[in-house]
Amino acid sequence: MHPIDDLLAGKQNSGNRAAPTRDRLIRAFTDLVQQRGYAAVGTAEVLKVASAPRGSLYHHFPSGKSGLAVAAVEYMAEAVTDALHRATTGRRTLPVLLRGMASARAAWLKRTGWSEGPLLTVLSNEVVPHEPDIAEALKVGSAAINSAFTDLFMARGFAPDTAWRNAHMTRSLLDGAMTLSRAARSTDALLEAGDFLATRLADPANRGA
Amino acid sequence: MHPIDDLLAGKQNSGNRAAPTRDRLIRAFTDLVQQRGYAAVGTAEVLKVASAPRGSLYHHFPSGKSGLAVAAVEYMAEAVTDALHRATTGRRTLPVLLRGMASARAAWLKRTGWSEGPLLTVLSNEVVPHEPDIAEALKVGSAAINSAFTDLFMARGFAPDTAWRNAHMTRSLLDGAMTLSRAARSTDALLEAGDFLATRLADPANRGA
DNA sequence: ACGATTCTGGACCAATTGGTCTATTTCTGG
DNA sequence: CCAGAAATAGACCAATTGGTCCAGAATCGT
Repeated sequence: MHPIDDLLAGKQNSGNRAAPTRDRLIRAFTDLVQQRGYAAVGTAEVLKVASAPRGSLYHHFPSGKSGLAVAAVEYMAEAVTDALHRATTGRRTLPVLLRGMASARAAWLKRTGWSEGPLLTVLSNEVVPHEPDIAEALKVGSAAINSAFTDLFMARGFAPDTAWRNAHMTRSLLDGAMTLSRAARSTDALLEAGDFLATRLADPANRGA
Repeated sequence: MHPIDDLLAGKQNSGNRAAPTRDRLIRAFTDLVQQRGYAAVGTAEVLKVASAPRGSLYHHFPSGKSGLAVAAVEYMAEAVTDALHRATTGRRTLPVLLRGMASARAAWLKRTGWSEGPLLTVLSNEVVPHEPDIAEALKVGSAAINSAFTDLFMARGFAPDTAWRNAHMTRSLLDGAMTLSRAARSTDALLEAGDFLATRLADPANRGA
C-alpha cells in the first residue's frame, strides 16, 4: 500500500471504481517525483505509468508538467493536514504520535529501498525559485502543515508560541532525518529523531509559558 | 563570496592564478545544482558557466555528468569536514559554533534569494538510487561529516554515544530547517533550529553517560 | 629540439524533452 | 435520440539532452 493511502483512508472517493484519469496522473507523478525528482521525470513516463494519452494530461492540466506538480503538492498537503487534524482530535498521546511518525517514515524507507523521499521535500530542493507556481504551492502547503502541527501541540496543552516552535522543530527534524537516512541508507537518523521527539520535545515539563 | 569559500580558506591553492579547468567545472556544477538540482542542469550550461569546451569535461571526467557529481560531492564533503575539524581544535564554545552554523545558513538563504540548497541535501533527494556512483559518494561523504560532528561534540566533553546522537540531531535539524526555510521563503525554521541547538543540545547538563 | 602526453575546441549524433494540434470517442442533460 | 461538451488518442514539432569523436594546441620530460 502506498503511504499516501495510509493518510487518506476516508478521503478517497467511496466506491472502488477505477480512479479517474486526473487522479491517476497525480498519483503516478507523485510516485515518480518522490523517486527521482521533478526534472528527471518526463511527461512520457508519467503518461505511461498512468496509462493515459498525452492529450489527457494537457486537458486536465493545461499548464502541463508544472500544473501537475502544483496539483500534486496541493493534494499531498491536504492529505497530510487531514491526517494531522484527525490525530489532533484523537486520543493518542504526543509521544506515541511523534514516534509513530518517525518509525512510519523509517519503515517506508526500508520498504522502498531508500528510493523515495517526501514529495514536498524533494520539490523544495530543486524547484524553488525557477517555477514560481510550484514554489507558491510549496509555500502554501508547507504553511498549512506547520499550522496543523501547531494545532496538534496546542491541543496537547502546549502554549501557542511553544507549540509553534515545536511544530517547526518536528518538521525540520523529521524532514532532515529523512534526507540523511536516504543518503546514509540507514534509518539511524530517523530513529534518533523519533526518540528525541517522543522523550524530549513532547515532555509535559516543557509546555512553556 | 561563495559559501564554499568560507569553508575553504587555506585549502585553496595559494596563488590567485586562474583556477584550472577541472576546478572551474566542479565549481560551476556545484553552483548550478544547488540552485536547480541534478537533473535540471544540463552539461551545456555547466560548460558555459565554466567557460570550458565539451571536450574538457569528458577529458577530466570520463564518466561524464555523474563523475562530475561524484567529484563535487567529495570536494564538498572534504571542505565541510575540514571546517569542522578546525572548529574542533579551535576555541569557540559549542553554543557559539552551532548558532553560528544556523545563522550562516540563514544569511546564505537570504543573500541568494532562497535559491540555493546544500549540495549533499539537494543530491540526496533526487539521485538515490538511480545513480549508484553518486549514491555511494553521498553515503561516504555524509558519514564523514557525521563523524566530524561526533568528534566535535566529544572534544567539548560529551560522552561518545551522546556525541554521536547529537551529531545526527544537529545534521538532521540544520538540513531539515534549510529545506523548510526554502519552501516557506522565511528563515524562521533555521533560526528556531539554531536556538535549540545552542541552548538545549549544547547544554553541558546533557553531556550524558 | 623533439616526441609524447595532456588538454582544448567544437562538430556531430541518436534519443528524449515538454508542448501543440486535431480527429475521434465517450459522456451527459434535455 | 441527439446536440454539445468532456475526455481520449496519438501524430508531430522544435529544442535540448548527455555523450562520442577527432583535429589541433599547449605542455611536459628528456
